[in-house]
Amino acid sequence: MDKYADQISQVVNDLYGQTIDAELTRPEPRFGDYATNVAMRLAKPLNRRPRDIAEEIKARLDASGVFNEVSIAGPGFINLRVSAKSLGGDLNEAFDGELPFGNNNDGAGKTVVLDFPSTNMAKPFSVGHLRSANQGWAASNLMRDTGWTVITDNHLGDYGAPFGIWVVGFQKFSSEEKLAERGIYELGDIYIKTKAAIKQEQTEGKHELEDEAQQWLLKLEAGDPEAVEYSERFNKISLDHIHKVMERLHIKTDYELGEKFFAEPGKKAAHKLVEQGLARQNDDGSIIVTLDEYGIKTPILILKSNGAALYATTDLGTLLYRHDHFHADRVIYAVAAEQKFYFEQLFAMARKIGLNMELIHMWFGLIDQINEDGTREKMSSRKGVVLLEDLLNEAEKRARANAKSDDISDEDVKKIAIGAIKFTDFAADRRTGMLFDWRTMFNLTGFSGPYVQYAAVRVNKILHDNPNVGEIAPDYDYEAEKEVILKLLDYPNVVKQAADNLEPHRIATYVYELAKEMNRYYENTPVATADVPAGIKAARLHLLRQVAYVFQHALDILGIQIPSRM
RNA sequence: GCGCCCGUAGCUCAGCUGGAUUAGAGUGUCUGGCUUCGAACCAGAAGGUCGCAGGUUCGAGUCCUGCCGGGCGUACCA
Repeated sequence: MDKYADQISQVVNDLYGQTIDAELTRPEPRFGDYATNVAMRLAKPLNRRPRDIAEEIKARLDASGVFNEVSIAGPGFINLRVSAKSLGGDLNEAFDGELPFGNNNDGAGKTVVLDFPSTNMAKPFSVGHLRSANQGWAASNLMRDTGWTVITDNHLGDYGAPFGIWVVGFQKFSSEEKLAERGIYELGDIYIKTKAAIKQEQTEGKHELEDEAQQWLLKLEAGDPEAVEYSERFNKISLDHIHKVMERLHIKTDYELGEKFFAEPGKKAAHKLVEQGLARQNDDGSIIVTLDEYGIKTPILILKSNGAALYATTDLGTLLYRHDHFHADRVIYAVAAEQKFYFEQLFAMARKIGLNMELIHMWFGLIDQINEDGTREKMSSRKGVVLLEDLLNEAEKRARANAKSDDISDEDVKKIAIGAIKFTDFAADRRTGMLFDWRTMFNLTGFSGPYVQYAAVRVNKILHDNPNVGEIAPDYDYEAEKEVILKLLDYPNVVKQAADNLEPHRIATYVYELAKEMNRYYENTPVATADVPAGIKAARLHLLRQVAYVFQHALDILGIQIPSRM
């Protein structure tokens, strides 16, 4: 609690004239409710023994009468105990603040653009895009709750080679019937099959298919009606699929400005940088930006030798657009770790050309899969990726099978399935590689989404059955509720930490711990049974409302919905 | 070769930015608990020389150095 930390800082200032930012930690319950290490931190500057300093601080804190108990332990920790009742008062105060409980205003007046899930339109949604979707979505919610103006943009991979490959492959390997029947899955297969065929061709020294695909690209750029018709049809199929899957994930973005949108502006910008002397055109026509002054030896290539755009070209155009049109103060890219070096280059280039934005690559570890022999391996399209819709279907099947009764609605089953999958994504630090295992992917028990949902559902049920809180007994001591109250008081700081570090897993860890505390409480303390006196029942219901609020708030950040029953 | 990331219980992972003689969860194994608000729950047992070796200091899983092992990246793919 800031209140207590500030008080300690003030005491230190009074006693020693030292400005110190006292931080409170939560020690093991046997030591106290809160603890501070300021005495140890002051030992060196004051050249005194930490325990002596702690004694002096303790004397002041005792005199203040705020704490039930102040004790000194170990090398000089100061442990504090506060009465459950006054902690409950602190919690009410925090809930009565101007901002919703848990929110802060760190980003007030600033705009952030979030780039996710940056779907590749050539193939159906696979689990490969799941992390970007989840992490990006959670990050956008964290930014929103910390006062930022948030713009989300799905940077579609809709430019270049895939189109030509689609058309060639469609004519060679597919048919209208198949396309009508299988949609994006047919297009994805066509794409993979045709790329393999092109590769095969190359080993034989031929390039007929490749040339043909290239021809279609040129036709499209020239506005050839047949090419345009293909393009519009294929893109619609792909986009409809993307929308459908994202809707199932309960995730959406404000914009879908794809690579195609930024290709021409990007090319123009590349040439302009050459004129400005910021970029260099090689003899073969390609354009690079050197980054030696930023400690990066490999220059970034922003235009191909044949004058065509590549990744960096469209990203350059995108950066300029987000700067000029969105007036972004910050841009966050939720993209896998593989591209770390590329983003270092891109961000260095942005600085070099004078773009004054905070650029963050919110990277995450790769998804591994487990082989039959127990070894781990990176998931690759070569080995066969898991399609997201298959994953969702399987998760729903398992959630349904686990449901207590048959009258749980489909809506609720979906929320449970999605909750399980998403929570798994947030179970570990995003940088940790994720193991995709059909056996553990949709955990329904323990450290899992459904565990938290279950605790929330139980709380909501009690609140639903007891809509009126009533008059709270003024002398109620809240001892039974103390651990839950302490946990709730931690929440705003957890949100801040998660937002500052873009670490949504802190929210998942926290909400799990809250659920655990709540389940424990639920087990031991009746809230609204017949034998609970009205005044105490009111006190407990009031607290449960606060618990329910935090469950809702935290799960909302993670993009997890609470079912009505489960 | 160089750069970045990682190595914690059988397995999957946390570890509050250096803190407290028992390093935490889940899962798996074993034991107990549904006549009171929902057992997708709760209580308990067992399981670790935190990759190895040094160093920094009151104090290291956390910071530094060197090894060993793994992953990713290293300009015309995205």
